[in-house]
Amino acid sequence: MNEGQIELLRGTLDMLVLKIVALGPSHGYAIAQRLQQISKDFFQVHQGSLYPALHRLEDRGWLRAEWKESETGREAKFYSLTKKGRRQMEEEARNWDRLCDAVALVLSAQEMAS
Amino acid sequence: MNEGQIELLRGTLDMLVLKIVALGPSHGYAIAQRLQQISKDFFQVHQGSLYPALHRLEDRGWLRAEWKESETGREAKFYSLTKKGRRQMEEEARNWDRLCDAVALVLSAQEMAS
DNA sequence: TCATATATGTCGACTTCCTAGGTGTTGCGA
DNA sequence: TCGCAACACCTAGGAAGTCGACATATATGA
Repeated sequence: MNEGQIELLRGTLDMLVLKIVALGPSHGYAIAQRLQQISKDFFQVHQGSLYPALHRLEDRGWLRAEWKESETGREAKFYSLTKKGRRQMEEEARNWDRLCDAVALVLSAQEMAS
Repeated sequence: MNEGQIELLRGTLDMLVLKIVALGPSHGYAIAQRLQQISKDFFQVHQGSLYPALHRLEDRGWLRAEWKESETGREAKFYSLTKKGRRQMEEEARNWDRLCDAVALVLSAQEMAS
C-alpha cells in the first residue's frame, strides 16, 4: 500500500499540468492519466485537486478551454496552452531546476571543520 | 529584487531544517542563516514559517529542544536531532529523490508519435 | 540615544491539497 | 435487462503550511 507519494507537493501540480497540456491539447480526465503514465505511477492526481487546478490555470490565462468530442466519442473539455501559459511553464520549470540545485546543496552539505 | 524563490515549496521546509540540524545542534536564528548560506541565498526562511516549523518538528518527536547559551552569549533554544528525526530526514530525502525523478520524467516528456 | 543585530514567538490571511460527495453517459457482462 | 465499471465533469469543507505583520527583549556600536 501507499505506493507513489503520500501527497502531491504543493505548487508542483500547476507546472506538471501545464507541461502535459504542452504535449498536446487534452481534457482533464486524460491529463490525469497521462501524468500518471509518464511518471510511472508516481503522480496520482485526485479529481478534487485536478479540476480546481484546471479552472485556476484557465482563470490566470495559462490555459484555454474548448468543448470537443473525445477519443471515446463523448463531449469533453479540451485544454490547450496559451502563449502566456507556455511562458509560465518555462519559468516554473526553470524555478524547479533552481530549487533542485538548492535542495541538493543542502542535502549534500557536510559539517564544517572549524 | 525577488532573487531567491517566491515562496518556499510547501513540505520542503521540514526536510531542510532536519538536515541543517543534522549538521550539528543549532538554534532557530542560526538555522535560518545556515540554510540561506548553504543554499547560496536561495532559501530565505521567514520567522513566521521557521518557528512554527520548529515547534511542529519538536511535537512530532523529530527534534529535541534545550535552552543554552549561544555563540554571542545569549540564551537560545538549541535543537538537536532525535533518532526518529534522523530516520524521518532520511526518508524525506529518499522521497525527494523519487519526486525529482518523477518530475524529470514529466518535464522531459516528448509528444508521442502515434 | 538610537538603530541594528540577535533571538523568540504569535496571529490571521491565503493558497492548495485531500476526502467525500454529487451528476450523467456509455459499454459490457451476467 | 440490470448493474457495474469506466469515462467525464464538478463542488464543498477541512487540513496543512507559508507569509506578512506584529510583538517582545537584550546587546552592541555609532
